[in-house]
Amino acid sequence: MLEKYRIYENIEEKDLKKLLTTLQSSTHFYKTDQTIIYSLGNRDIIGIIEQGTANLMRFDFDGKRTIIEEMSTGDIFSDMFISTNSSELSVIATTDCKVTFIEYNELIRECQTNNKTAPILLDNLIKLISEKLVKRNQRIELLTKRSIRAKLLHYFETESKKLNSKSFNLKYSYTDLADYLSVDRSAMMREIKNLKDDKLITDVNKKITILY
Amino acid sequence: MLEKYRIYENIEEKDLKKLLTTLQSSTHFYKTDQTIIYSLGNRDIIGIIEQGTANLMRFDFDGKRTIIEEMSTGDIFSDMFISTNSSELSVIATTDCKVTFIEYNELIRECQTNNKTAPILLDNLIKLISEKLVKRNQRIELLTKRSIRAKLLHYFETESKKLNSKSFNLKYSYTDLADYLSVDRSAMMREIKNLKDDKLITDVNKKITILY
DNA sequence: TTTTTTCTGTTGCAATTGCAACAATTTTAC
DNA sequence: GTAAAATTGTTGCAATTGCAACAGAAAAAA
Repeated sequence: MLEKYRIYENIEEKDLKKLLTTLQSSTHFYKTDQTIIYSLGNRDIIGIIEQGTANLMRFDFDGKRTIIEEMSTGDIFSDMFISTNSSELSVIATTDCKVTFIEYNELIRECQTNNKTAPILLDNLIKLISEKLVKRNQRIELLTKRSIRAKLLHYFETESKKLNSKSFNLKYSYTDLADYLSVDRSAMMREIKNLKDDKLITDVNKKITILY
Repeated sequence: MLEKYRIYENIEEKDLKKLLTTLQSSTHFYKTDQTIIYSLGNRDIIGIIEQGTANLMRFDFDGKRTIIEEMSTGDIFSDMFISTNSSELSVIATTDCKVTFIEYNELIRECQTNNKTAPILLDNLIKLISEKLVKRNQRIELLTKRSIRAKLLHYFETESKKLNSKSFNLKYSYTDLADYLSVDRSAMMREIKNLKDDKLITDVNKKITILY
């Protein structure tokens, strides 16, 4: 039943089930657009997305929203990774979701009790967090680009590299892409037109092709 | 001799020494402005700053540099947290540094061998990485501000909150601050003047005071 | 199916920003 | 202590960007 997601890599199913029980894990279901409330006052709880997709989003006081991170099956999130005092960060289901929560402190404790499975889960956990850090660095790299054009090109090149193809389908709506790049939507549309006019890209129905 | 930095929290000195030996740790010294080469081909090595300060920096192809992260005694860095294929990220000593390197894989292995100390170090490690993630989120929040004015105010407010005081000394030169905010320096200087003219801040010799 | 909502595409205009260039000052290096 | 390098402070100007405001298309809801 339980699949071998990244977070469960190298763990036997029966060991996993036993460990999840020990860690007092609980599973919850969320509908699309529902806010996943993963913190119930006590901290150091880790959410594992067993099924579905969710976004880590920030809502500014002035109503602006920004997608901080897109997550899918096998990803994790935690209030450990989220500032206590900064502006509102929420994890919001973008499709129906199944989420398992585990107690971080229990996981550490298990590592000290000669449990062979717990360190593997911890290893996977660290690798996933590290990966998040890498992604944030890349996001910062994107955001430090000084013009909309540079941001768009960087984004397109990154997507292109990821798929190892000059063509790819935009996974965002233009509205969301503008949010992601943190620029004005209309200015971004204008710049996309410029890129097309300059024959640097084509954009047919959200299928972008890099022409250089 | 070894102090109880964050990464060594809750670990007895003799246990720590034993663990560091087991983990095949090595210590190196770096002079100010020297690049700390922490990856020697093999990956999954973690650097612990025992003494001094260092910056994680990115150098763009076009010569622009950005400070990604400032680190000081007790901080950690690793190629695990740095993308393999993105642009050049380097850790550069900003004062003379003493750095201890440990093998991550050895640390995980030790957790599986009934070693009581290793899981504590791992716990501290995770907490430090999580903290980095939180900082990156805050950096992203800063960078998503749409104007130089908003970036400056956000930065000033953050520094102010950190010290719990309306006044604080800028720890950056204006040149570096512009890099950090990822804006043009002269435009930033102009905006600082505007903020002063609008009586939102005073700026006496890099001592900023928020007036609202 | 029809209505409502969201998204796309566009434009004029004003404000902001980056760029270039320079002098003055401060800091660092020799 | 002097020379060299880096930082600060400033400005005009051109380019970029955000904002506001639409109309049409597409998607979602009723």
